[in-house]
Amino acid sequence: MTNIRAVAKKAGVSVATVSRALQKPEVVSDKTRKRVQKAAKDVGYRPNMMAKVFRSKKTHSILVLVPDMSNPFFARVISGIQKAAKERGYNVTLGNTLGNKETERDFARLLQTSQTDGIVQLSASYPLDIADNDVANPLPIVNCCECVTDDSMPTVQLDNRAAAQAMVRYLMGLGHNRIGVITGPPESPLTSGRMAGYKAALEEAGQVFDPSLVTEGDYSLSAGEDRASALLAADQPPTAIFCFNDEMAYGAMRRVKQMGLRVPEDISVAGFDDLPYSKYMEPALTSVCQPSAEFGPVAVHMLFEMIAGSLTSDRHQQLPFELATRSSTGPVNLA
Amino acid sequence: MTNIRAVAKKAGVSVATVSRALQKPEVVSDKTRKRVQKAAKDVGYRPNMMAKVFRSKKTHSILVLVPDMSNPFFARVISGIQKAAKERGYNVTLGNTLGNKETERDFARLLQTSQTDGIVQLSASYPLDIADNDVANPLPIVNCCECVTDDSMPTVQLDNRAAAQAMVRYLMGLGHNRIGVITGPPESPLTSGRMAGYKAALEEAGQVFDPSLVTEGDYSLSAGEDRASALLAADQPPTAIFCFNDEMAYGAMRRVKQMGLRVPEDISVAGFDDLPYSKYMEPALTSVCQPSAEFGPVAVHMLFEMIAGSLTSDRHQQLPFELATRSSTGPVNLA
DNA sequence: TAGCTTTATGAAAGCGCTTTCAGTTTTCAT
DNA sequence: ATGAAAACTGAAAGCGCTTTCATAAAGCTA
Repeated sequence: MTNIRAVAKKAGVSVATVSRALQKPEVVSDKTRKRVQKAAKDVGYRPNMMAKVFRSKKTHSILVLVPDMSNPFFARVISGIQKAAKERGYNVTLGNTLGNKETERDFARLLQTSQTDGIVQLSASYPLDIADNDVANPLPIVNCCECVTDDSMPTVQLDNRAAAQAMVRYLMGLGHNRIGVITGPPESPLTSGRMAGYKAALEEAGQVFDPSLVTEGDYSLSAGEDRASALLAADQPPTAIFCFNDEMAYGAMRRVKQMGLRVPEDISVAGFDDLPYSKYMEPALTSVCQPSAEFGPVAVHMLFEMIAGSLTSDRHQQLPFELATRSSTGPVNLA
Repeated sequence: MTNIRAVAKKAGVSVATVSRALQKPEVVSDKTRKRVQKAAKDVGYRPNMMAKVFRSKKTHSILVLVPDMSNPFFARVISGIQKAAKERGYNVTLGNTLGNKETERDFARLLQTSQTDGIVQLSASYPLDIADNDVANPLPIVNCCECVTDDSMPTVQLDNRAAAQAMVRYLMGLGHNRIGVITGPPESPLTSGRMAGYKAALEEAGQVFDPSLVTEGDYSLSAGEDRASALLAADQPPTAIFCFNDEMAYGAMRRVKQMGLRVPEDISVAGFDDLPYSKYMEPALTSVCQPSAEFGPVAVHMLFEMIAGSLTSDRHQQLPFELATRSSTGPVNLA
């Protein structure tokens, strides 16, 4: 183990000087700096970062808490987080919680045991005992993508309500009056946001909300299949199905076709997230496009502000969405 | 900051005793152990893990080096790694290299600066200067999924050659004699393994290898579209296209259909990886199914053996594949 | 009870580094 | 040439914890 002392010895200076020469070169004379650098190279010095971390109380790592990182949407967001973190010399630790609250808490405790400097949270709830969150001096935790509505953490999110509303408006514009929705778990604020948008669109069109058009999924491919069957088995089936994510939409489209119906002639299907695969579905899926690569950098920026001591950006930021209209949606077939 | 000293004071014992009571309870008397535990609780003691890490020289974290974590296949593998790591109390740091060799090296250096205990490498080459790898006492690095053929690291991988061969055999069984392939970058051993399988299948069927049926992709959706056009524009186009991953197959299918050809009646398409979406494509994609969730645990197991000092498992492990035959492949149409 | 081993505890060193403090050298204006 | 300020450097403390070593207490054996 070549440590700082070995370098000091080799260079014939004190360890303090070595430390300075390497950390803040400007306070050391040219001559000794050169000498130290050469000595460091000669002995193959690799600073023990853990000692440094220990000493300086900065781990230079942040934790990403995510319910399921194999979800492509999350994967992209994480990728953006990692990229932004790396640009500032931070590493990213993965906290794949599988939706388990206890696991989440375990991971989040890394913050309290000085193993991470901050947390980007990709699921909905505050990951620690809320009591631990001193309002005046909050733990550096930022929520990303999940529209938490209380003020427990700073957030960066899509305006899920407006996005859902836009999608429903668009479907109505195609003549659809009975629009089914496959939601996510109701406890997710993401679900409620999108649901609110759905209702708002109905209302502004003067339509009444029909609960039989709403069915609850879990954002999985199979839920899409399953819930689509349910919707279509109704007395008065919808003419369009709006799924709260793309994966459920894939499932729904598959089931619709299996039932002998055509997309979009008999029934339109729309999704949310605009995964890269959606364009390759048959028919190509209409979806709400989220700026998945942008969430990370924004969240990381906010997080660093908190780590530095004060969040000066807006506490709640919104990113823009776009409607990607493709061939899975079309004019209602009144036949 | 409630440190160990605070607990010691509260419990009226020495810091040594606190450390022992908490780390190896059996060497401390019942009475004092209880007292210390209570004191720790009372003062809200959170051990500073970084001090511990520093002292014990074990970070309890491993690094995953991956070229692109938003690739669903990798995402699943990483998810498995993380799960296996967590079971042993290890954290996973993300090293998304974007294929950049320099970035990869940067990350890998975390090993040399004691910031991580080991590396699971999901791309093909040894991530550090090979000179750093002392053969007698190798750095704890395990390769996963990418079939490195030299012996620079222990590996866990699929028999890519056999898998590709099986797929080509299957296509031949359907009567296809001109099977096009869309490969990955030739420098990837993964590509060469699969290519070898393709050639082996040709050979065993007594067919000659026709280079005009081979075109190079980069594992992206758009490459699939692009390369499919190229293959089909040939004088004697193939009757089946075998893509070296599913995403290129998605692209290829789309392009084939855009060109007015039917899958599989006019042309069969097959992929590799069996992403969860493949079943939902239209037609559902035939693919080589890799046990994506199993790579991680095996790799982590091997890595821990190396960290512990000696790899006793086989240095090169293979996982089984399966052919998932679906409706994107069918009998050759001789019309 | 003497003399031994075993068990429980504390004092203190030290992991590798940064940083304060004080001391030494250099610079520079006078 | 001189003194004050500036620039540089080294000694040493200390971050929070583990662990060795020594000591004290307790438990045994004969």
